[in-house]
Amino acid sequence: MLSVEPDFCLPLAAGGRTGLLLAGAGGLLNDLADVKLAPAGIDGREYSILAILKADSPGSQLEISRLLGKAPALVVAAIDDLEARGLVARTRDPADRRRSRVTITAAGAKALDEGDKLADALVVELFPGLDAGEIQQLQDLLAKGLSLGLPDWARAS
Amino acid sequence: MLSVEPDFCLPLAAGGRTGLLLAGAGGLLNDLADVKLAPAGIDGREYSILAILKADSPGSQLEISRLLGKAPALVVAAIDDLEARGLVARTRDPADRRRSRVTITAAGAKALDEGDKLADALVVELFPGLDAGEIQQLQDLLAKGLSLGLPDWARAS
DNA sequence: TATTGTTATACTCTATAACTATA
DNA sequence: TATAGTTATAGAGTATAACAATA
Repeated sequence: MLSVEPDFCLPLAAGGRTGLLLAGAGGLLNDLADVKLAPAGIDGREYSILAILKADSPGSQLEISRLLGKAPALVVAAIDDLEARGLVARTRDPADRRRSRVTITAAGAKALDEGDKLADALVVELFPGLDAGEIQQLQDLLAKGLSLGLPDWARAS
Repeated sequence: MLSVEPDFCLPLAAGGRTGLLLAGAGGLLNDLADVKLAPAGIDGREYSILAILKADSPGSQLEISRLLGKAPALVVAAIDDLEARGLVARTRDPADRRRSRVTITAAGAKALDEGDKLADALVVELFPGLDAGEIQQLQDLLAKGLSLGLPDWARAS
């Protein structure tokens, strides 16, 4: 009898170690994201940025940088790319002309929607041993356990 | 009333997106691992390698490289370091003198034990919203869902 | 000729540090 | 003087590819 070999796997050592399991799953996800999201026309980082624009309403690019946990220079370059492709728009904040308000365009929202579908499919593919209900359980535990959103003291204005 | 601000957080955008939650949690874990494991005298990658040596009984360095998902050159350098510090030992496989059998020493096993405790503490710290039972639930879901261990066709000999 | 381990090289990614403008 | 954004540089980390030894 022919058994289907798993495409992605983690060492047995991860079995009893929550840290290795999480870091491993996250690493696999990051490695695969760029390829799997390609049909949506965005890479993993751009997907994260679009999602942040929609859900977190950041008041400046610096705030995006903090939410993303990456250096500002990186975000600037990424937003440059997204803007050139019409997925986001930059407008100066009239109240403080140093700040760039970044907003998601209709094209950007469409790319984000496609990205969401592809990302969900990737998660399903990564967890061959879980059914839909268990994946939902996993998501609920993560969302409940982690601190989401920037603390007020780190928010612009 | 003074509230304790969370040390680590993810964008709100991650809330309804399992992929972003997992990638984010894994990323935070990877970023923090080196600092948090320092008291055990090892970094994140060395912790992974020691755990693999104990649990997966790899037959060659190439097999470690596959389990780790990193290039062989990287593993060679890491094992060099670990060997110089007495945490692992290298012996040539008499049956096939091309292969290096890498084994964990007593000192290595001790470092791994300390690393396990520190890694568990880090996970608890990362999930301020979960109690011990919920963290166990999270571990069970991950372990059940992911494919663990190398497929036979990828194993040495 | 194929495989393991090793070494050396090149490249990608990221952070750091200046610099400009606004406040 | 401090902050947002931007640009330019340098360093770390990684993969790729060449090499040596064994099969």
